[in-house]
Amino acid sequence: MNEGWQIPTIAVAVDLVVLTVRSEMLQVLLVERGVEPYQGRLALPGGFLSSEHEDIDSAASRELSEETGLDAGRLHLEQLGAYGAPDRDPRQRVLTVAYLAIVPNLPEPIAGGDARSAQWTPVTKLGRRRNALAFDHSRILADGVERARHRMEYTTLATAFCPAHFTIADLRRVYEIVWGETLDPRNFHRKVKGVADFLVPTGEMTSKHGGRPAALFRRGTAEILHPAILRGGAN
Amino acid sequence: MNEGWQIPTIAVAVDLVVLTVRSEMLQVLLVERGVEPYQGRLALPGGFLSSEHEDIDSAASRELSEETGLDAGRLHLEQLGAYGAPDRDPRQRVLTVAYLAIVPNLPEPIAGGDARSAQWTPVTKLGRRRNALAFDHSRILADGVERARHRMEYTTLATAFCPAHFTIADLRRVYEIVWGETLDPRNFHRKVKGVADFLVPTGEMTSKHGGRPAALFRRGTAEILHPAILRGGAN
DNA sequence: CCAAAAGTGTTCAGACTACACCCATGG
DNA sequence: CCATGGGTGTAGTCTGAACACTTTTGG
Repeated sequence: MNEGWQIPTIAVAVDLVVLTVRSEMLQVLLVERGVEPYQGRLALPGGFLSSEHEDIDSAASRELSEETGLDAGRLHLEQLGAYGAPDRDPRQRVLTVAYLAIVPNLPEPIAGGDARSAQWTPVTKLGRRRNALAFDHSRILADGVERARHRMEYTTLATAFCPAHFTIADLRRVYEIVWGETLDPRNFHRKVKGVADFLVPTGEMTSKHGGRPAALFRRGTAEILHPAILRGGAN
Repeated sequence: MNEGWQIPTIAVAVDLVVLTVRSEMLQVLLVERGVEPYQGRLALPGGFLSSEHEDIDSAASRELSEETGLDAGRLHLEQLGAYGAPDRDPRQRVLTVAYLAIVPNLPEPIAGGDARSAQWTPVTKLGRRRNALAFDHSRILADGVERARHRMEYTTLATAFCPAHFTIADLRRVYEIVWGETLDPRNFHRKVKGVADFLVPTGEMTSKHGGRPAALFRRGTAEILHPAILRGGAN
């Protein structure tokens, strides 16, 4: 490190891939850009650090709260990585640190903190077009979705999509929708109940649907799934 | 994004977790710091972006070439993530993007590009002490090691530790040393030969050791292991 | 011939799949 | 009483762990 020369400094931003399951689809929270560049285009929510001293994790947590109106401390939030191509922002050099957030199905309107209108958009609607979103956000979104799909195989991440109390069928639908596969309800049921500390029965029952009432569960203390629930080849 | 205010800019660095297997141990490339802060302490190799316009991936690749003297294009190099705690560098705010590099056992001296003396150090020697390295580099190293261990389960990353031609026993020793487990040689042999496009026989044989000569292989085109080689419970 | 390492075959236990079957509700 | 979804049982198959055994070298 030749400390004698001038160290270049660049702007640092934080962007969020906020995923949820709504209307039987995997959806992502997007905002419409109000200013150039990419004015009018959809983009991931995010922003620059609010001060020279703000921690990047804190900035992500703050943005998540602002956009969803929820307490970020209770939601799943993990870093995806840094995206630092020199030309990714035409104005000036901006390095962004992307985060993946998983939230349960929210009441409906997001009611963002600032004027931007945040909206849920099905991931499949965006297709695989590389320029569906502003900047390199299509790439970041793809990385986030793949991370979520992968994590669900061997961690309890899927429960982050569910409300506090949920049925095993709810959990299975999360897997099916995020993975885009159908799973055998019977085998899935047995499998998740066999994983220690994954699900804790609340004792309550649902009565909504036309069938037999289902038992309600809440997340257990487990973080790692043993054995894993693997994609490809129905479970 | 309220673009009307002053956007804070901060210095961006790149740090490398360069791992190899030497002398039957997992070792990491470290440099001794010549200047404050942490003068005389061991740290991960790395440095600031060389210019305002250098890509972060290119910067990592450049640092790797400088430190190892090898063509980074042939080595495994992947991003670990961004580390941006505001107080991680006492001088000024520095956000670092950490990269994981896996290299085969090198001839011996590293012969770094600049004056710093790079040296291989067994990861176990550093223990789990949080302050064995300068800055937050102990944490970054731990994350890098865990990433490497995890990737070896379901990708062909282990071959990156091996020279161009290697035996199945060489590959198994990589797994054993990185994971700190012993694997059954017979089952391991059958398992890796069963994965399509993982290993390509060269037709050559070794004759070094006291036992039966082993066939030599080189990496195949596969990147993903199907089925995976899982830790915990001997294979 | 013996030690050592490579490589193959076989057995047993546990996990996954597929599907038959029963349970509990609403209409 | 039938449709719908929840939940359990079970047989066949597949995978992985353990280990006996053969092969091929060096000393």
